[in-house]
Amino acid sequence: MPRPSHVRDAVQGQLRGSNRHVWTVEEMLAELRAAGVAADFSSVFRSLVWCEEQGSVKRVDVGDGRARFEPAGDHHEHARCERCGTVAEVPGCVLADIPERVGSLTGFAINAHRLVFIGLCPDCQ
Amino acid sequence: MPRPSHVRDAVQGQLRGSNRHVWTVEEMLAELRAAGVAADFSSVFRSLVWCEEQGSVKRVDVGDGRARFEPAGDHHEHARCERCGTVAEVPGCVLADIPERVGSLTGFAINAHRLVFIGLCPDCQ
DNA sequence: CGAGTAAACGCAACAGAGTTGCGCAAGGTG
DNA sequence: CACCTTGCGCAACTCTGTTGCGTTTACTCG
Repeated sequence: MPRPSHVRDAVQGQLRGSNRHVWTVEEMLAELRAAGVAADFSSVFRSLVWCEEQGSVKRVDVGDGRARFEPAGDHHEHARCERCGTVAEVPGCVLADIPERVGSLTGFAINAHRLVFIGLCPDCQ
Repeated sequence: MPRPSHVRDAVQGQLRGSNRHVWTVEEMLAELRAAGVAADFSSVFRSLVWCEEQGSVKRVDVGDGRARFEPAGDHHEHARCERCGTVAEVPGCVLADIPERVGSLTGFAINAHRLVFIGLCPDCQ
């Protein structure tokens, strides 16, 4: 039985309560500290990995070399601003029947995909 | 005027002549050495970056944390085998009009995308 | 033909992000 | 109350990619 963990609790609180939908470890750490929670990078990282293993969090790679985490939920794609790095959520799966077509083109058995759109966010345009 | 560079020449020869279409630096290095070319990791890396700057090579990120390089050509997507790491090319752009739809959903001005399908290659199925 | 200059190369060091080992602290349990 | 396990912070380590530097080597200009 897990013992109380103020770091993990705070991480889960952020995941649940914030209006942000993706976090790097650094971002999560900064928000926790802004909320008065004392925490270390590695503890936040381990909490996020723990949540990932529980299935409540998914790891997202938008191709900028930093790991991001988001609450698990409906599958969706992401758009990353190439100027400021903001990551927006693209609701719904825009790919529809494409994986089957890709499968028949390549012989691969496709079971996942990673799609990130790159451009300029509204603020950076 | 560039001086003769046996490493760069060999790299370009591989890019042109091999039936492989994406290389990590390690893979390129291994093939060069198998072909009897003496070269160092950093020299191969610099040659690939040089080709990238010339526009003859594009850098590809398939989300496994390793940089790959491919000869520049028609835009296409990639499929990566999650077991053995093989990367296959998906000919053509399967996305068609999706970027505009994404733009209107998110407000982003989309000018690129990164799409990788993940699954099992024919050998690994 | 020789001196000078700039490019190419290999070696090794550095950088950034993620990951892990370890010792201490602290909550739960018998 | 003693013990045991887990959480935490610190620091070290990994893995790629990247870069600095000294040496070699090929051009070029006198």
